[in-house]
Amino acid sequence: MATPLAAACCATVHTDALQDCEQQLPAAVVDRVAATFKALADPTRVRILYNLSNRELCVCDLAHVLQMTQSAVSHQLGYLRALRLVTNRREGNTVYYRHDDVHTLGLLQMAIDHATHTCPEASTGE
Amino acid sequence: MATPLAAACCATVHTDALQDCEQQLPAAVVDRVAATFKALADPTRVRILYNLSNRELCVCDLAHVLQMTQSAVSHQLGYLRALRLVTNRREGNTVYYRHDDVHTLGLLQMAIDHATHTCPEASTGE
DNA sequence: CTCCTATATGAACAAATGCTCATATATAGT
DNA sequence: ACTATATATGAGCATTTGTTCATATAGGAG
Repeated sequence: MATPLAAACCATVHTDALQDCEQQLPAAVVDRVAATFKALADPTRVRILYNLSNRELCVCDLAHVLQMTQSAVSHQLGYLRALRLVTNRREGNTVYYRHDDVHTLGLLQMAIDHATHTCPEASTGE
Repeated sequence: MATPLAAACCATVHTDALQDCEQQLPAAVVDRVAATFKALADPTRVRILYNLSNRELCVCDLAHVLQMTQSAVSHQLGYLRALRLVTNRREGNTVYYRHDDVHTLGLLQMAIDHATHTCPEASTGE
């Protein structure tokens, strides 16, 4: 079960365990997965995507709903846009954003559902 | 459609859009969701949880598989343990870790599946 | 053209993150 | 008791992150 082997930290390694771990994820996949979750790993971005899941919103509306600076919201929208999680549409002076990634939105709603059913306050808005 | 209103950034707000956004997520839910995703938002933690999804592993094995320092791995395991995403079991000198959160693991595998099917290299190990 | 409004963006800065290094703790063996 | 091994953890540090502030860009109205 435990065999001596040259290892990164200690002398004894479980070879059967390592055999099960021979099939590792490609680094590209790992990085992509981590980047996906990183996009959802911030309260502001969670709230932005949550609000965009209902309907299209302009930057001003989002800033008003989130009670945040236009600049802060715009920076985060730029971040989400670079990851192709949202798209924008310009109409005159205002720019409307909508979500553009069903998969990421699925992960978000999955986590929201679970957190809502686990949290003490389940359905209270705001 | 667009009505003048005291807003966070600009004078014009779409009141019908804001009505749709009246029902906001509780702050506790938002923070919990963001914290959940933050746990998965790092390549090292993704790889740790991925390897623990197959079988139980000790810190040494993980360090060997990930080619990382025992200290680095242990720090991340402590982080995951604090979030109750993994549990540990001591057997003599070695401590075995296993995953302990079906929900988070579901999110992870969902993202891995999607990333794998999207990435150029689909099934190549390592 | 000029002025105003809505959005985007660069610089700066405080806070958080992930690692390394050194050391502490825990268990086993002698 | 002492030593060795496996793991945990605090301090330090470089990098990243999320915001603010100031400013740039883009379009509409006059």
